Parts: sequence; structure tokens; C-alpha cells
Amino acid sequence: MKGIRFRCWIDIDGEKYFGPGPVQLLQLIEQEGSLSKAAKAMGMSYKKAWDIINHLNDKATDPIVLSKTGGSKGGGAQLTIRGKQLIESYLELTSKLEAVVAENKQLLDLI
Amino acid sequence: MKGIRFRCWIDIDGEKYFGPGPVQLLQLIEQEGSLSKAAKAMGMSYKKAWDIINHLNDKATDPIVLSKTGGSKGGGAQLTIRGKQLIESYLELTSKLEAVVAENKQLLDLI
DNA sequence: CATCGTTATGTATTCGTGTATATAACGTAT
DNA sequence: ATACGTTATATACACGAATACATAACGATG
Repeated sequence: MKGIRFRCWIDIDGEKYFGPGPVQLLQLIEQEGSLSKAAKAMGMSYKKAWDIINHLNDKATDPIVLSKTGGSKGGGAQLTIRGKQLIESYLELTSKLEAVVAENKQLLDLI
Repeated sequence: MKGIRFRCWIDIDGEKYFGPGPVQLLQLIEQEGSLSKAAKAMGMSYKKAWDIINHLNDKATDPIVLSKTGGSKGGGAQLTIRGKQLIESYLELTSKLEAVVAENKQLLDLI
């Protein structure tokens, strides 16, 4: 089966900063309230998930995710307002791109 | 420096078939008349370039590149009409996507 | 028929990335 | 004070992909 696909992401200083992977991870964090559960839910190692979130917070002017250790539930993680805005704006953009792609599927007739 | 980037490609049966790399390679083949020169021009090993072209022709209903061995110049490669159409249509699509991205740069203000 | 530059093809090796594994720190509740 | 589940962090290992390397085939030309 043939199909047109695309990927859109944000670069900072030439290196990948934010894209489909982080989006899904943030959505799962919002849903689960936990970084380890979010990582497991998307079949990703905790370390990689943590690296992503750390990088996200590190390079941004305002934090994207707030996390805490200890407590009865062991700790947890949640999105900031900025984090939620970031997801929303990104999804808005990708949905526009998706629409353009859908309008140009005749490209597939060439192969 | 921050920026929004994207990549668009064609899948066949879930695997990458055609994207930015092959586009550039095809353009250089058209310009040079040679696969080895095209590969060298984009700093790619000849083998990888050949694999790409082979895969391109193999999966398509009509060939994208015609090549010949031997002769006074050793051989050569050139695009078919289909190949040229493919490049043109692909670039048309990506330029539309580029326009959408450019209209949504305010996303960057969140980080 | 020897030469030449290209296409065609296989194999070995390097390298980056993700995963696995291990350990520490944290703080609430029992 | 102990237990628990999570965040935080470092190191070692496995895997796949890209690259380097090596070699054969091809055919016009002189």
C-alpha cells in the first residue's frame, strides 16, 4: 500500500528539540501523571523518556514539565500551562499539514 | 536559533520509498548523467546511491532511472519522464507545506 | 584485444542510538 | 524507622544502519 507521510519538528541550534515522539510522551504524562508510566505506555525506556523531558525543560525559556520525587505515591510529573500550549499549537500545525497532504494524493499515481 | 522543520516522503508497504534524499540524488543524476558522479556530489557512497535507485525502480510500476554499462564513457544514467514528473510533483507538494509552516512560525514563541 | 570509467554486487567494519541494568535520592504514610 | 513507587543518574551492552573496501561485469573506442 502506498501513502504520503510527513514529520514536523522544532529545531534549536540545528538539533531536534520537539517532535512527534515528545508530543506523545507529553500527552501520556498528562494522562498518567507519571513519567515512568508514560514511558512504559509507549514502549520506551525510562531513561530515554527522562532524557527527552530533561532536554525539553533545559532548552526552553519556561519549563514544560514539573516533576517531584518522594511522597506516598513516590512522586509524579505533570505538564505546565506552557507544555499544554505547546502540544496544542503543534497539533494544530500538523493537522494543517495533513490537510495539504490529503489534497495532493494524486502524487501517488506516478508510482 | 529556533526553527520549524519538516520532512515529507512516500511510503510503500510501510517502508520509506521516496523522500528528500532520493530527490536530491535524482536531480544530480539529471544534471551529471552519472550515478557515481551524483553520489560523489552529495557526499554519499556509490553503493548507497545504487541501492536507492535500485529500490526506486524495483518498487515502481514504471522505471524512474535508466542506466547502461560499458561504452566509451563507461556508461551512465538518466531519468525517465516518470522520474522527472515525480521530482516535479514532489517539489510542488513540499513547497505548499513550506508555505503552511511559514504561516505558523508563532509556534516558536512558546519556547 | 587492452584500456577506461561506469554500473553492479557482496562483505567487513565502524559508529551512533536505544536498551538493559544498577544504584541513589526523595518524601509521605504506616 | 521501614517500606514503597517514583524521579534522577551513570555505565555497560546490543543492534541496526551507514560506510569503507573489494571485485566483477560491461561495451565502445583506439
